[in-house]
Amino acid sequence: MSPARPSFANWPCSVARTVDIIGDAWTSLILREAFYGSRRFDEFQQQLGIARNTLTDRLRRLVDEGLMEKWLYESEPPRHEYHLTEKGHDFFPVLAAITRWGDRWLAGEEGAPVTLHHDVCDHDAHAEVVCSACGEQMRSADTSIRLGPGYPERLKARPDIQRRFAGS
Amino acid sequence: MSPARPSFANWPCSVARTVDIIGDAWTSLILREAFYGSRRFDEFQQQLGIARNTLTDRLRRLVDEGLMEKWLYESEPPRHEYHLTEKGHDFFPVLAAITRWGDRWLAGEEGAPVTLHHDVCDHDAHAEVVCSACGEQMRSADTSIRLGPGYPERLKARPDIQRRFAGS
DNA sequence: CGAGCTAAGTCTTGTTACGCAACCCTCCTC
DNA sequence: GAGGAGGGTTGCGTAACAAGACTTAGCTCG
Repeated sequence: MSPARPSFANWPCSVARTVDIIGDAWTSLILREAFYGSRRFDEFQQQLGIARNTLTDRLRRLVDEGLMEKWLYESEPPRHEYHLTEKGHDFFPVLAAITRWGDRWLAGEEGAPVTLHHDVCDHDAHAEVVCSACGEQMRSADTSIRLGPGYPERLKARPDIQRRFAGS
Repeated sequence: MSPARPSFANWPCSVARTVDIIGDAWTSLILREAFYGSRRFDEFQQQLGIARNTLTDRLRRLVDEGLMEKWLYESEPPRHEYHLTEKGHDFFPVLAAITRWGDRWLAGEEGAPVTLHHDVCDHDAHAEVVCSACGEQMRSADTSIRLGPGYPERLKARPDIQRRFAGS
């Protein structure tokens, strides 16, 4: 009937909406490659070992969603480069947070395979996720959720929703 | 021949290793639900509208990977609750970073559907990803990558790898 | 002048992962 | 003894995915 996963794009949840775009195995890795400096189709393909048709599909989606732009750098024959947009560049903190989690929980005794260097302060460092108000680390235990301005009116009355946001 | 996506679990990259676990549409949403307080199978199922067999599969994977634990809270008949482990709780910053990106780039004019409240400082706030050394925001343009202690020796000699890490 | 190479895909084919709905089992309550 | 909650499993169909061959168009080497 509808074997394809339903779209999350209109859910009242930024996690769902984001996952709707990057919620597959390859897309995050393509973005990582882009942050590493890859620009060309074959470069992505060789570095990741992704099937070419899958790469075509993912790049098209990233372009459609505005995270990347396709630049023509030569017209006869047409040759393209894929560049991150501002929206795409702004995804870096997410990958940095993922890297931090993976370094901590999935690296063996050898330690992290790759480390980050913050050029501004010239230190090897890792990403930390902090509260924008006080700068302290944001942990789940210290954080609660509240209804935002964009929450749909018609859902607010539902008892399960009420319960969910009761902690305000 | 091998239509299934290859495993990223042994790639020398924490993003790849993490995506190997959570790199599908549902897993991140299940974790979000867990942070919202869901514990039971039917609770996850109803809140997300996920197919039951898919949920079974994802919960099993999360348990196998150590992000959740299955607790027996009643033995006749057996009833279970799924609880986040420390490893699972530590994933919250990733979801907070994703939420921040989604709030900024995917919310309409109405604004974010859900806002975070940091109970420690008692402010509505959002997540910020900062450098662990200097506390400044971590942007892709200010950050470079270096070989970490866990990077496999045999790969270091490859010219494409050398080029990738040349910026140190 | 033809062979081969590069870039960026497209096409074909086959398998598998995923979603849906229906069903199952056990205990509990009315 | 009917119905409901809890926690799944089974069967079925579709669509996502991977592999690899093919395409087009120009350039280069001999």
